[in-house]
Amino acid sequence: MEQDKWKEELERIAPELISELKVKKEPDKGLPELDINGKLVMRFAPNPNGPATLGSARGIIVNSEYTKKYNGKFIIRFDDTDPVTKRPMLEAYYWYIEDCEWLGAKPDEVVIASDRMEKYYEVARQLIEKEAAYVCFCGQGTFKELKDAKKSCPHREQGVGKNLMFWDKMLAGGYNEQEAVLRIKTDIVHKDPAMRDWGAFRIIKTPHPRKEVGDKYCVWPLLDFEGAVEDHLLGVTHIIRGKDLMDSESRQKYIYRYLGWTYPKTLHWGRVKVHEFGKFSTSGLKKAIADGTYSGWDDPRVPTLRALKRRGILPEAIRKFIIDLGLSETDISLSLDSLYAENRKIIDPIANRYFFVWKPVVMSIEGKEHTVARAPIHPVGGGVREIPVQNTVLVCRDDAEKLNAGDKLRLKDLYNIEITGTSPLTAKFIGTGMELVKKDKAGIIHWAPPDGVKVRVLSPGGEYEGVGEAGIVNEKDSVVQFERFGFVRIDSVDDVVVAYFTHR
RNA sequence: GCUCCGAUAGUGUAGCAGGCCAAUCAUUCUGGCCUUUCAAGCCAGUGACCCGGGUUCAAAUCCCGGUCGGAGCACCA
Repeated sequence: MEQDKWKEELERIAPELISELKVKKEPDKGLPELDINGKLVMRFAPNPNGPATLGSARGIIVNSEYTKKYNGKFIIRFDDTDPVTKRPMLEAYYWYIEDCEWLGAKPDEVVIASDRMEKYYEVARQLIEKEAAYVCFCGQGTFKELKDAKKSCPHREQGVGKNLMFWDKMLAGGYNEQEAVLRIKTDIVHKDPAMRDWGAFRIIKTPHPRKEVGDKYCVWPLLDFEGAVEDHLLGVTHIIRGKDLMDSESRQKYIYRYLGWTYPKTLHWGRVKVHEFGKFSTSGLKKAIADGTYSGWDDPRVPTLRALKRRGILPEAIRKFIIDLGLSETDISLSLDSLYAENRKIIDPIANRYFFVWKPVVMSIEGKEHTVARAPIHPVGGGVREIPVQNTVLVCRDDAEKLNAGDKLRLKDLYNIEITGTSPLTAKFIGTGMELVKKDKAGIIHWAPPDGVKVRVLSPGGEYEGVGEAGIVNEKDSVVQFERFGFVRIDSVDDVVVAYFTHR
């Protein structure tokens, strides 16, 4: 074949290159290298209108991971410049920081946009003076029509003097909402309609939820403006964010050009969908919590970091999971299986084992009075847990339904029995040896003493109620495994033990 | 409508300045071993370069067209 001829040819003319062909290319692991000169400064910029979700985790982890790797600076900046549509939630400022720390991404600096309004006003004034911004009085619809027709609005060329006057009047509260807006002058005939003279400030008379701010301002910057100015003021060198903000970059660059600033290097990732959570938005969750669909921001069915934490998902597992996603611009639709697998790897070696019987059915046993079961706390760890047993035990209904009179099986870590009746469920003791299991391949089921503790397990798929062995009450806040059920985090141990399901 | 991205197994990902690729790793699934849990561990297996052209001795990799998916054109972030 032709394909092989080049090799012979190369052999003849440059045999020293042949060895080079055999060199394997090194596969790139983890995050790609960044192109850096000077100190790396990165930021994660959420709107605190709700707690951090799994989506936020990507922004937190990737940005902080890079700043750790290159010894840079990691800033968290709250883009809280919309007191109405995406109204900030006061607790969320604190929650975000707490979640960052939990994830091992303690910010080096925390910035709140609503504290820095004067700086934005100052830049706006500079732009007006450079004839790069103007106060526009067109209604929303009117402007859109003009823009779509590539026509400039009458206010575009009204002159610096008038613009300054109008701007001052805006700041002083001299206009109503919707009446005036400050626009950045770009290129009204730009082929991409998204670039044409975009809005930078609008009037909002609703007070900001932060007490420090309140009704101090009635002119608020839009994200493209606030973000552009902040990234420059904070000295951000690299921005990594969702690709939905790609167009923002082109818009923001007009400001950078007008003011002679250097735009940070950017990298983007695609849209993320998580099978297990379906479509969700912070505002949607907020509503579902308010109407009682979910019990709160840490309901096990909700995709917040607080919920994952409560379920016993460890931050290291989340970090690994996120970093393995890489930085592709492809839209992804992922399942949490990998996250659970990572978490299981960490938890399985250390989680204590317990019996929990869901949908319990009573089984009475003849031929053996009082005994104490000695079960290993962990299959490879040291200790044992002792469970006193009289002549009845509880077993799962799912197991009970498969049993017939005459069946022989083993109660795990206890003894062997033979079923003597199914309604009610009765059995007789037939020995303690392991031969029944090893030779006769009898099944093994787990069980619980009737005087054990009541247990409720809250899982994303619903609730389980049943009885567990008494030792569970000593495991508050730890992640344990309920044998043949899955891992759970023991959340509270009052009259009933409440456990949050982690994963299988 | 206009504009901008992207496309490798079920899922995520590596490779993408052309030959090391009958394509990496992880997870899922299947089978086996091990095990007093249907967990974990160990071994094995199934499974992918969106389609069509072009350039080239050689294309997952470069070019063009199409399809599909996503995003922007907000007085949201």
